[in-house]
Amino acid sequence: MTIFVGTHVNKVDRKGRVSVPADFRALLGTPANFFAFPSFVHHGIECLTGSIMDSLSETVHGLDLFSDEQDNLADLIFASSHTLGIDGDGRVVLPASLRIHARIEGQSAFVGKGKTFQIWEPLDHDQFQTQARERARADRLALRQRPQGSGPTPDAMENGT
Amino acid sequence: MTIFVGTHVNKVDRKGRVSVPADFRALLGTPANFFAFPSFVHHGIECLTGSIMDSLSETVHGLDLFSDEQDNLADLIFASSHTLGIDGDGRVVLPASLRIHARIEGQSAFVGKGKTFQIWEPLDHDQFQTQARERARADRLALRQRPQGSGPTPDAMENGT
DNA sequence: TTGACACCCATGAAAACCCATGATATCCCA
DNA sequence: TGGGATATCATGGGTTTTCATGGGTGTCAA
Repeated sequence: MTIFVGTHVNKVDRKGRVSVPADFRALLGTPANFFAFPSFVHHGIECLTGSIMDSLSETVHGLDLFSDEQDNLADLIFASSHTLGIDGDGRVVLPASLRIHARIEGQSAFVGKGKTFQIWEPLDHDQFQTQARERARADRLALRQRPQGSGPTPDAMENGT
Repeated sequence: MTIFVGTHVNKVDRKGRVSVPADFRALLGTPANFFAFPSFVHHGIECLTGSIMDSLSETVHGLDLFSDEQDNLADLIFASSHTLGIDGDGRVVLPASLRIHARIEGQSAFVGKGKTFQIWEPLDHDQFQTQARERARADRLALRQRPQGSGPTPDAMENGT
């Protein structure tokens, strides 16, 4: 497998630890860790592999050094990120700031997004997914009325199994 | 790990010492030290590794020797830089001029910026990040109205929609 | 002599590590 | 194909190590 798929709900214990789904762990290699930061647009936590984060840093540093644009972007992405290390039992500790952003308490949902994944409070994610499905349906209807219905149909949202 | 991430708030003791986050220390190698100078545009302190400082000096010396631009930049960066050495316990002493520039008193925030990092007074940085978020939101709207959103938008932000 | 600075050590809290257990899924062989 | 054996996985708890932080001591120079 090469991409993150599926939605896996796991418990968060009193130490703040959660098991990372075995499927996901297999994709993260060794040493197993990833980067996590609060989404700018919803209550999920964005999770990126090291290689994606590296290429992101290359992109950002390609901008003018000390420019406003570079400084802003770097702050939003890197300053709010956490390096989450997976322990010998396949778990990570969710830092308090991320847990608060995502309103996570007893449970968390690991949501595959292809090359990345997200962590949600399960009910929040259900709600988000329902809305996404409604939006997708509306978009499809709009697309069907065009001469060519070959637009970017949002099939990626269907993998929440 | 290869990049500086996260925001770590540490205490500044009465001797002016601060612990450099362990994550950051690991990236700085041995002997552990880095270069620090006041930002031109805000109240943060720019911190660069030796190798980044080297490449920066290459860039600056690529400009016309004795030009105003070269003279200004060299002064801003090199003349105001300090070499901060990390002691055996992982701490540095913040020079008074830097502390004054950043208005740092009891606490300081080490802010990961990818290949570099910054040191801030924690509340100042919170404010900066909030503004950065607002600017990013405005820029996103601007980008969406272009024919192709081909700017350097970090795609990680997009998949939550 | 008095700061400034580099070392050295002590300590409490938090994170990483180790082991145990029950449940589920997978495999294997009759 | 059924059912027992085995492996995988999520989860709980205890223990050790790391880390941030406070304070002390010695050294060098103004």
